[in-house]
This record gives sequence, structure tokens and C-alpha cells, in this order.
Amino acid sequence: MTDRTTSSIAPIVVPKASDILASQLRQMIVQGRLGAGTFLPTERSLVAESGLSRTSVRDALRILESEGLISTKVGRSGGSMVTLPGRDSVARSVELFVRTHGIRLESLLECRVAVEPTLARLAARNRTDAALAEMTALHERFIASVDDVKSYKAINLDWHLAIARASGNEPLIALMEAISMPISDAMDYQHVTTPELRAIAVKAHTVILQAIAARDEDAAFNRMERHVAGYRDIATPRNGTKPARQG
Amino acid sequence: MTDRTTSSIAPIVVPKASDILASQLRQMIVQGRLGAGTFLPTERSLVAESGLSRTSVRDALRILESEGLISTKVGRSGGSMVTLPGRDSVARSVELFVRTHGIRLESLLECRVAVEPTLARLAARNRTDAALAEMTALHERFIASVDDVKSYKAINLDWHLAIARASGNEPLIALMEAISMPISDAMDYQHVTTPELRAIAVKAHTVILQAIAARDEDAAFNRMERHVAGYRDIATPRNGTKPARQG
DNA sequence: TTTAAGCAATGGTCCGATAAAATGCAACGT
DNA sequence: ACGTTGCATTTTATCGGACCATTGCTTAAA
Repeated sequence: MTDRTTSSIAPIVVPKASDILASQLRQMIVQGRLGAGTFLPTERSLVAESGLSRTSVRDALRILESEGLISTKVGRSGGSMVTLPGRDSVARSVELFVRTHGIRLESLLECRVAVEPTLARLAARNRTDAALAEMTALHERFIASVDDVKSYKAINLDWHLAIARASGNEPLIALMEAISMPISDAMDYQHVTTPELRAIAVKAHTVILQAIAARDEDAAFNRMERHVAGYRDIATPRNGTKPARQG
Repeated sequence: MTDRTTSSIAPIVVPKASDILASQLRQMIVQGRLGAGTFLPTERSLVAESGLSRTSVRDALRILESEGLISTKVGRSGGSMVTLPGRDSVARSVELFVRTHGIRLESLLECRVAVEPTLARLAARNRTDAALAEMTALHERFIASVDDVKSYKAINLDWHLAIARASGNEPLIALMEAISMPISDAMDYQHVTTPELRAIAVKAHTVILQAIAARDEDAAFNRMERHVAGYRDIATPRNGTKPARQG
């Protein structure tokens, strides 16, 4: 190695053309300069404006599409319409994370215990009459389905999500929607839905719903906490603590 | 409108070729048949195997890349390597959601109040000595920076995230990392970092850290709850409840 | 042995063309 | 007047080929 003068040039990263275009469009969307429902220019227009090839333009659009920021349709008056990413987008991302990392059921249930009591409290605070009616209807179907495990589980899921949605807290709703499906899937491998536990769950739901109906925030919080903590302790019992009785 | 026989044909969706390929590859990854670190076939190999054009193959790879499932490098011995999506991937998704929907600071702080006490409890339970040392070091820098608002905020953020990481609960860590940055950004528009409040925060952090060091789960939970609930009440005071004193 | 030049493999980018889908419009028949 | 059908138009989807840029390996030269 001969001695050379060492220049102080930092490593230069060459971003991809499609990434640059995607970043610019993304920024315009999050800043609100491209509101939901408005259409991006056509691919060929973007080619003309950006000076890039159609390949790069399309790569950028694919990125935005998989981020849930646009939705592309073909045909006349088609194109790429701005569509704000919904909670399902967050849920997909979390689900990928959970599944690829093999997150244990224990962690997911701990997560739920952290979140759902607050959701119940906020639901008691913010619920509308329509939301209450929906929860009540689900609860009645829940009671009726106590003998059919399959629909029992589905309705149970829906009821918890209905409470979450009634809370009005979008980030927490998204988290709850994100972890509900993995929890439900993982629960299939456990046998935590005995007839006795199902009866207990029905009672727990009843008192929680009463608290939410009465707008009793503390009661909703506490009863929901006992409910989900009970599930956690049954599914993943910890050392030294007996599974608490649910209800 | 003349009467016709109504056929029971459901709407037919024509999936895109790239979506199909992306789904297949995604499934192979989440099922573990393509472990992290392994390489996908080269683009040209995928073209040969799938019978699709290189455009479609590349579209599929772009989708997987933006999902954080692969990372593509150019050059000889380059290609698309399987990389499991990290918490940053979830954080990006949540951040997009929060920013595009204009989620209010109130909701984010409520979210934090729901999550951080549990994180403190789990940190008290699961912390390693190394994690405690990191938190303590950050705390000392926190105390020293009480007069420099900029570094104060940065260190504050890091300290909270350090506690989250010490909890060992990956989903909750991801959520915390996801909402921390938006909260910090939104806080800039509020004036909630007066010198007095900073001094109070230092005291709060001190007692929380003591509880975590002593592995006192309940104390960690309660003190963290008072701390973050105090922030919430100061930043977004609700009707009828005075902002609680922090500490 | 060391260095530099050349080669090979791979993704990045570009171009042009055709296929497929969706919409609007006009012609047609009733 | 009405509804239906077919055609034209616009747009994305897909294809095929070519060349460029980057990277790592190999080989030849000093």
C-alpha cells in the first residue's frame, strides 16, 4: 500500500430513483398537499414530469401502494388515487412482525392486558349509543353461541374489537386489531376454551358491558383488567402465581 | 328494466402477477422455509422459474422490500436477502398512520399512559444489569442536561425507550418506539417543558429508576403511571380534572 | 508480493410494444 | 323513447430486450 493523501470524503450513498420519487410523493401526501381521494398524475405524466423512465415511476408507485398510501386502478379514468393507510395497514405490519419473530403468546397477552383495560375505560367515556347497541347485540349472540366453539371465538373477537372501536383512540384500536388475530390463532393451539371458562367469560363480558353502558370508567377498567388478566394467567401461568379466577 | 334471471356470480377479482409472486415468497418467509440471511434466487432466475417477466418479478420484490422482508444489494454476489422486519418497520407504519390521520396528541398520550406503566413493570421484572446500567447512564446525562432543552428532550426520549426495551415485550416496545417520535414532534408545538416541569420530571425518573433497580414491579408501575399521566394532563387537560401534580 | 486492470454476475434503468380493463359515446334495434 | 351493444379511448399491466452501474473475483503486470 503506497502512501496517499487521504481525502475526507464521506461514503456516498446513491439512492434509487424510485425511492426518491416515492419519498417526494409520500411527503406531499402526508403534508396534505395531496388529499385523500385526489388522483396522482398518470404514469406517463409522471414520466414526463420527473424525467425518469416508466419503470422507475412504477417502482415508486408500487412502494406507495404497499404502504397503503395510494390505490391504483386500471382503465379509463383510472390511475393512482390517494388513500390514507387504514388501521389494517398497521395491523398487517404488526402481524408480519409477530409471525416472523415468533412472538410468544405470553407477550401478546401481556400486551392485551396493558391495553384493553384502558380501551374499556375510554369506551365507557366515549361510547355512542350506536356503539353500545352494537356491543350489546354481539354480546347476545355471544351468549347464544356458548356451545359452538367456532362461532364463540369469532364473536368473542368481534366483541373485544367493538369495545376497542368504541374507545375512539385510533392508535390503541389499531394495536388491538393488530394483535387480536395472532392471539386468536395462537389460542387455537392451546385448550383454553373449556365450557366452564366460556361460561365465566360470558359473565365477565356482562359486567364489563354494564359498566360501559353506565359510563362507569373505573368499573370498566377494573373488570376488563380482571377479565384479560385471567386469560393471560390461564394461557401462560407464571411461577408462584396461581391462575386467578376470572369474572 | 326488463326482468332477467339473476345469476349468482360473485365479483371476480383478478390478482396481479406480482402480487401472487409476492404472496408466495412472503409465505415461504413467514413459514421459515426461507430463513433470515438466506438469499432469494436472482431476478433472472425468478423470471425463469415463474415464467413471468422481469418487470413483474421486480414489482414483487419491491413489495417485499417495502414490507421489510428482504433487502436487495447490487453487484456480484448481490441479490435479495431475507431480512425479518424489525420494530422500525412497525414504527414506520404507525407513524404514517398517525401523520396522515392527524391523530391528536391527546390520543397519543392516552396511548402512552396505557402502555408505559406496564412497560415499567415488565422492566422491573425482566431487566438485566446491563439494561439497568444503560438506563442509569442516560438518567445521569438527563440530570446534567436539564438546562439544555434540546438535549433534554432527546435524552428523555432515549430513557423512556431504554425502559421499554428492558421490558422484553417486543410488541409493546414496537408500539412505544412507534409513538415516541410523533409525541416528541407534537410536543414541540406545546410549551410543556418549563424549567419547573423539567425538574419534576427528573425527580419522577429517579424514583422510577429506583423501583426498576429494586425490581419492585408495583412501584415501577404506579410511579410510571403518575409520571406519564401527569404529562398527559398537562399537555391535554380534561374538563373537571385539574392537572395532577407530577412525581 | 503487491498492485492494477480486466472480467463476470447482479440489480438498476431505460425503451418500445402489446394486452387487458374500465369508461364514455355512438349506433342500433325494439 | 329506451335500453342494449359494440367501438374508440384512456389507463395501467405485462412483456421482451438492451444497456448501465456496482461489486467481487481473477488474472496479468510491475
